Amino acid sequence: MESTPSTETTQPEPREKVASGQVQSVDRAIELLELMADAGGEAALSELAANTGLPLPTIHRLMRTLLSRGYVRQLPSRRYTLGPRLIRLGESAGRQLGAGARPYLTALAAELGETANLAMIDRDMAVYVAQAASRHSMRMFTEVGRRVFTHATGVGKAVLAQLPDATVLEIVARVGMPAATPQTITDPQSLLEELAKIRERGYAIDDGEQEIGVRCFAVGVPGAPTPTALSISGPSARVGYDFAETAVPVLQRTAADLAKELISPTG
Amino acid sequence: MESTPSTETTQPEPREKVASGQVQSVDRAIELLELMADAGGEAALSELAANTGLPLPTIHRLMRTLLSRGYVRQLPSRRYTLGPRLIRLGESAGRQLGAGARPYLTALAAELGETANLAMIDRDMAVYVAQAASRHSMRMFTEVGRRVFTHATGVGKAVLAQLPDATVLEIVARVGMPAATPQTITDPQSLLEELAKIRERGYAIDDGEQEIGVRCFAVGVPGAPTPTALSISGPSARVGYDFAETAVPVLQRTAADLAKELISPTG
DNA sequence: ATTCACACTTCCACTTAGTGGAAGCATAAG
DNA sequence: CTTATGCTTCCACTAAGTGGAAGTGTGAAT
Repeated sequence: MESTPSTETTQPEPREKVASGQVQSVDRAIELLELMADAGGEAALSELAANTGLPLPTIHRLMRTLLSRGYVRQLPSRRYTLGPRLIRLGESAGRQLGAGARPYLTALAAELGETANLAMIDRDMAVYVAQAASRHSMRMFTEVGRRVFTHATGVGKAVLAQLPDATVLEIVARVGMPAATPQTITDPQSLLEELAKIRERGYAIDDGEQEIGVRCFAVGVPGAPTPTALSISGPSARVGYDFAETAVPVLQRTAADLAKELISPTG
Repeated sequence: MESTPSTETTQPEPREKVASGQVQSVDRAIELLELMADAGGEAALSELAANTGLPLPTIHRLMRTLLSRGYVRQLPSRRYTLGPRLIRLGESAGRQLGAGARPYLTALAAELGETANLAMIDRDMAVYVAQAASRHSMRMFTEVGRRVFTHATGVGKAVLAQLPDATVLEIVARVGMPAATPQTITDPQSLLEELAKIRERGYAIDDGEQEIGVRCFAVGVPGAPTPTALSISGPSARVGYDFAETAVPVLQRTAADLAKELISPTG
């Protein structure tokens, strides 16, 4: 940790250091992959160098390792793109996350007659990891794998409600709070108040905040390894506030069952 | 593998070494991710140790790094699963691979009236990276992201035809040649002969080798960064051998256009 | 056609960052 | 409560990784 000679007033350049007990080169490799994803899946070596501040040879060596494993490809122009092997990995991850959940969502959708969704937080956004459409759903309002802002969705707010306020503020500071509809909460203070209400009443409401005409009730999945939430959503016409009275207890029961499943998966 | 005691004659323990100029710890981290994917997305630390032969502390340190980046999660049981961050990465990779291709596939499907597919090799299997369904296709015979054996599909054989025979033999040695239908080629020698024919005539035929009643014509995409193939497929009733006369030139022209696109993507 | 400039790749001496044996903790089983 | 099992931390050693400098290829400009 701090082998500081101390006498030197300035700390010896902490920079953006990797937390101790971790592997620097692996962390750097991951940073490169993330950068490429941010850049739309493609980047030149020198661009990566500019964005990381790492010397070219270091990046080149890391990229060669990723290349040999199929995690990146190299175009004849020498630019790099994310490689095909990542598809499999991502699918496996998605399957893993949604695996045990699907039966619960299907049962939930069948019982309540509306679409059930499971989402978890990934750094600053919520990702849908599983879904069961209701029989009479005209169209999907979302798909597995889609990422949504936390402040503007039922699952998002239900997830945030499980986090300390400080963490919530960090998240919205990083990604902002764009309005998806006129109903979207767009300032941090209102969001914190809303989260307090959610914690009190035990469930979140999204009333056209993500998409006009779509209402959604969501609850947290307690004790999930990654903060996770379960929701039921549908057109406001069918999904009224009286619907919540039926839906919320079922949601909460299912969330509790899901929690057990997620903690010790059937395998 | 073979930890031969032998005499001093053996080379000084090359073991399964990482090719020089690469980063050991990154390679190991990737190996861990791949192992987890193989194991269905979940594994205990000790299982990983057993499968890699690496000491526990080493694995633990690598996993901690992956954990802090969201590439793995840890269950309360302390077992590890692939993490949500991989979903995004996989999607970005898939989008990247299929991005420029979709317009070409759509045009192809429109012109020929059957489903167009683009697949590339990922180590031992072919992965579908883009697809355009024909208007009157009743159902999908495949989906983007699906992995198929190379020896039993049109795209697979068209990809193999771009590789040296030695590489082809390595692949089938690793994954075998299971029969999907009675038509599937199931021995290496016949496969090599088939590939020779494909190289000569310039396109591959899959006549019910993957699924009974489905015929498919496929061509390689020359000069793609990763060996890639383009195919058109449909029910044998509609996709006859006379159809090939129309389809193959169009396929080849599209493959050439695609090659340019893949080499210098539209930013 | 030849030169220049830029970007990627290879080389190699230095040393930091990674390694792994051994000890320390939890948690689950007996 | 005791033992067993499996995860986590510690730390001295050194192999593995790093990055400055030199080399190579590619594409643009003259």
